[in-house]
Amino acid sequence: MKILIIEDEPELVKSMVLFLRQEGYVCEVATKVEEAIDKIVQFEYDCILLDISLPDGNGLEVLEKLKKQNKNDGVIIITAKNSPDERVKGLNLGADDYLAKPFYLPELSARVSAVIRRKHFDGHNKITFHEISIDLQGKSVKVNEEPVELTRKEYELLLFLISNKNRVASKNAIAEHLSGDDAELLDKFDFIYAHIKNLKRKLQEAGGKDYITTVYGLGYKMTT
Amino acid sequence: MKILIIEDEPELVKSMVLFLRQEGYVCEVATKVEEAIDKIVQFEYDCILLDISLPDGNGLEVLEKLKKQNKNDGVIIITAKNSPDERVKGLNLGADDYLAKPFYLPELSARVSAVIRRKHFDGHNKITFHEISIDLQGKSVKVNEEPVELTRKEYELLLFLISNKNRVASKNAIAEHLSGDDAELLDKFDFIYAHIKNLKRKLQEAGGKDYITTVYGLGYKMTT
DNA sequence: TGGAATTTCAATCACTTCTCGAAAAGAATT
DNA sequence: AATTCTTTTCGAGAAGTGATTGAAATTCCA
Repeated sequence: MKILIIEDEPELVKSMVLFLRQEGYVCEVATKVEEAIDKIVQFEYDCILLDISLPDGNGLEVLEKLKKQNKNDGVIIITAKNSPDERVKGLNLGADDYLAKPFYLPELSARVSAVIRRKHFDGHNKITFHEISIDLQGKSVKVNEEPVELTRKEYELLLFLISNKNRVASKNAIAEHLSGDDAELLDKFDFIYAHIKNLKRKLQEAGGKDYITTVYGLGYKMTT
Repeated sequence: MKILIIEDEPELVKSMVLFLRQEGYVCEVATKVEEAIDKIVQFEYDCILLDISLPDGNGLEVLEKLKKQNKNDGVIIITAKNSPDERVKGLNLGADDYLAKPFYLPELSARVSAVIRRKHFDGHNKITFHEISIDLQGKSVKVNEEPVELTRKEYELLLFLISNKNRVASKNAIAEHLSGDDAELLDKFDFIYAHIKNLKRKLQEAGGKDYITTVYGLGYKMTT
């Protein structure tokens, strides 16, 4: 699950990333409106944490843009301005939740998880795909009821492929999704090969089938 | 043992938390329906104290949600509305007990302990997990009938892990659970390593097995 | 205050992730 | 069908991050 943090206070960002990462999320950061818009236009996030007061403008612009694009990433507005006015504005613009600074990190994490759950899974906490079932709460994967041990990256990769099932996920998209902010990685999407390989192997060992098909020259796909 | 208090009167909440904490419970608070639902979906509690009249809706929604999720946390409904009507509704929805405001704190505590007892142990006061058995009354632990001396933190940790069995408990979550309200636990979940280590060692010395598995990068888990 | 419990710290160890090169497989061109 | 070029696979190992451990420092309580 991937989160975009739009916030300019470095210390706060740092602690948020640390905490959320610990909970198993992949985090990306934008510190300016412009940067944020670039990212939301280009990519898709499971949850966006949006600070309203940013150095180069009002965070709500990002939210507007998002809605104009018909993206339905879950949005949690975060701001020190706890005036009802801002709150209403945000929620009217389609934000999913609202959190006032300063906040307690576990509180944030709980809301993130709630938003993601609501957006993606209608109250179910499990995703299934053929014999594969993913418990999003427990962050565990089973094939034919047998647990399969996946690393964090493998888990994220599987989640990404399944949520793009029947579509080809380009290596670029995968790299972008897996690598958070590590810009250097993006060019060299070599490392994906390794993860794909291992994921394929583990799933195959457990289920007998090769669930992931390579689309030559394009990327990878999981077909229903 | 962890209790979720769903109640919006700050004074009342404060006194409940104080009292129950004294009795050895770990308390968490939600003041709104939405917040409460987020919490019950995500975590598991041994007992839920549920006020019916909440600022953003009816507390019974929480109970419905709980039952829909097939969770069997013990629920005690607490409300000023002592009408038979609400009482029946709540109990029909599967609440375990009912308490009218204003109440006497020891009375509350007695009911909590009764609910927990019923829920976990059908009259007995024990939790078991493989060869481990925990006597909640005496706060003592045995492995293969042999007593194991645990410190308070170790005891709470074990309880926490067991009540989240088959799920990964992140270090964040553990830190939060063990340290109550200390907000600044960011970089400081170091101490968990120590407790985990000691708990593992003690259990292993007693039972021969390593009951606690580390999930690299995420946390710890006890698997049935 | 004294002893136990808890937390911090630093060194070491383990696992994951990334890199790289060589080899295999897939398309394209002749 | 053979050749060539591109893309993918695979394995080995380096780099980076997280986990473990023992000991020391601190805090807590009786």
